[in-house]
Amino acid sequence: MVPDPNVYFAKTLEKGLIILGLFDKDHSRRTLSEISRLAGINKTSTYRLVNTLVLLGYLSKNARSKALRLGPKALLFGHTIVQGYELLHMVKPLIDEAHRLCNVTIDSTLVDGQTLLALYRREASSTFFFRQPLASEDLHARATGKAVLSRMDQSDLETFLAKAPFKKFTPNTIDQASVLLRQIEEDRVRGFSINNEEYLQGLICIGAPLMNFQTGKVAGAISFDLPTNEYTVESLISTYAGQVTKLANDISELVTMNES
Amino acid sequence: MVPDPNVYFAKTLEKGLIILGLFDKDHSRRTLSEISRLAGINKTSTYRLVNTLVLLGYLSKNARSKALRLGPKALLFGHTIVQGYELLHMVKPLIDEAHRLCNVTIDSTLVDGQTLLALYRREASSTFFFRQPLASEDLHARATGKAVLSRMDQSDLETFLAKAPFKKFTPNTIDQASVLLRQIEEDRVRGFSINNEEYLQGLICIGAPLMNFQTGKVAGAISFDLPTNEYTVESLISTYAGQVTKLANDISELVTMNES
DNA sequence: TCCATAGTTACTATAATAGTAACAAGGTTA
DNA sequence: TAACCTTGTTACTATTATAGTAACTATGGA
Repeated sequence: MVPDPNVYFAKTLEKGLIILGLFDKDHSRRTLSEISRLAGINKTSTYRLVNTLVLLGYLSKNARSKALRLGPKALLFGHTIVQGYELLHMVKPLIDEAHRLCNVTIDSTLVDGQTLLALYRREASSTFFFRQPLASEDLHARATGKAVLSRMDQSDLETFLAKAPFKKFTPNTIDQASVLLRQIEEDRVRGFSINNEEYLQGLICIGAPLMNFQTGKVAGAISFDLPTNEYTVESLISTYAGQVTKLANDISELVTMNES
Repeated sequence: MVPDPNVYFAKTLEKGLIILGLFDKDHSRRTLSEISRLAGINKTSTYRLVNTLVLLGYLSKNARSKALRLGPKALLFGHTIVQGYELLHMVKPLIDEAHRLCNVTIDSTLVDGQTLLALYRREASSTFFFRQPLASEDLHARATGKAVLSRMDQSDLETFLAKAPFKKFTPNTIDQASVLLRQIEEDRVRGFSINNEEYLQGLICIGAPLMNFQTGKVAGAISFDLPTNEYTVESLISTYAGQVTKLANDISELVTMNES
């Protein structure tokens, strides 16, 4: 018999996590009212939750302005959690090794619903820095995104297309479903995807999907990112296609093992 | 009037965070009973909390074995929180720049009570990898630790000495309070500390404290880490003492600004 | 097959939370 | 300066959620 779904769900915990998650790169300081409004929690309850987080050290409150920000405990907590993600430690040595051999920036992402989550990234010292998103729904504009789409099942793909805003990042960004579909069909066949300055000017990438071999479902993707002044689409493919797909295959085995 | 301290504290949230924090690098999989035992929460409550985390995606449960591990949401959450730590973004460019100029591994830590918390670390590609702790109480054996101790106030220092186990990592590790005290007194005067293979064989470090200039309290420390086959204590000091203290000073200004 | 252990569900007294309302503290505008 | 916001804090309960006991199921070893 299935129990009342409310009995084994702690709403207070959910709310607390929502509040903590409100602090990110672009919002390192927040006020109580702001939190209350954004989280949709009444002011007193927000006060209690925030107060709890302050007492525990996850948040710190400026005595005068009352402004809230993440505390040292949150920093440790975040680090600990990321390090506790098992797959990260399985994937890291493979990517590090490939990075050493190829000296390119390598990015790995996991798919969670319609979202790409950053898993591990190793930057080539030469590559210029760009701000990489931790979570992205712009699958149409990234090599990893297109790699994932190329192995998505029909229904998920339709869901994606129905909601996809096709946000335009550069002149090269694909903004039509028909073009995208044609491309990912090609990617599916050849096993890798290309991002030719579609996300950021000057950046050309080659991606390959990560598969769970047991379930046959796509689990994420990796990409090699390079500067356009050193590579063309053709030279990128001839140089790296073999290595990306090889690495993706190796990582896929880990993913499969990990998820079973 | 001060309110009943229990009224504005959400215990459920505290427990949920304790549970999430149980997953770290060395414990990526846990069972319900294990969690219940470690967190000191009765089994049914643990079940409710864990179930909540599973439903929210912070944990994932293996359908067969029931083993729990962190879910994708937790990875994103951890990343988001770390990135949301304001000081990190203020400190990062300074350390990156110093790293570029000196081509050394630079480590930065914050002090939280008697514990050093990893803030940001930039590795020189040449340095051999060693597993850096996210949180450490072994202040006696690290350059950053001794830098912090050299600026701690008397009472905190006594607290530290009273509890310090003086764990021995290498033959060089200081294991006597008297030796440590003499050294940090010297460090206080000259403004930097040295770790001569006291934590790890083959690793020599020079550290400097981070101060909050407004309160006069020590806020953390930085260190430059180098291989012993390239440096002696003398050459390390003559090459880097100026630069570590300079960088520590610059970062201290940020810390001061940030904490006011 | 039996036993031990881990996980799940039912149940309910008790404790915790939600939400209203009132108040205090700053800051802003007139 | 006064009036008026807005934000944060506290008091007060009705209501709800949680803790904890106990029973049950599932699973994997002896």
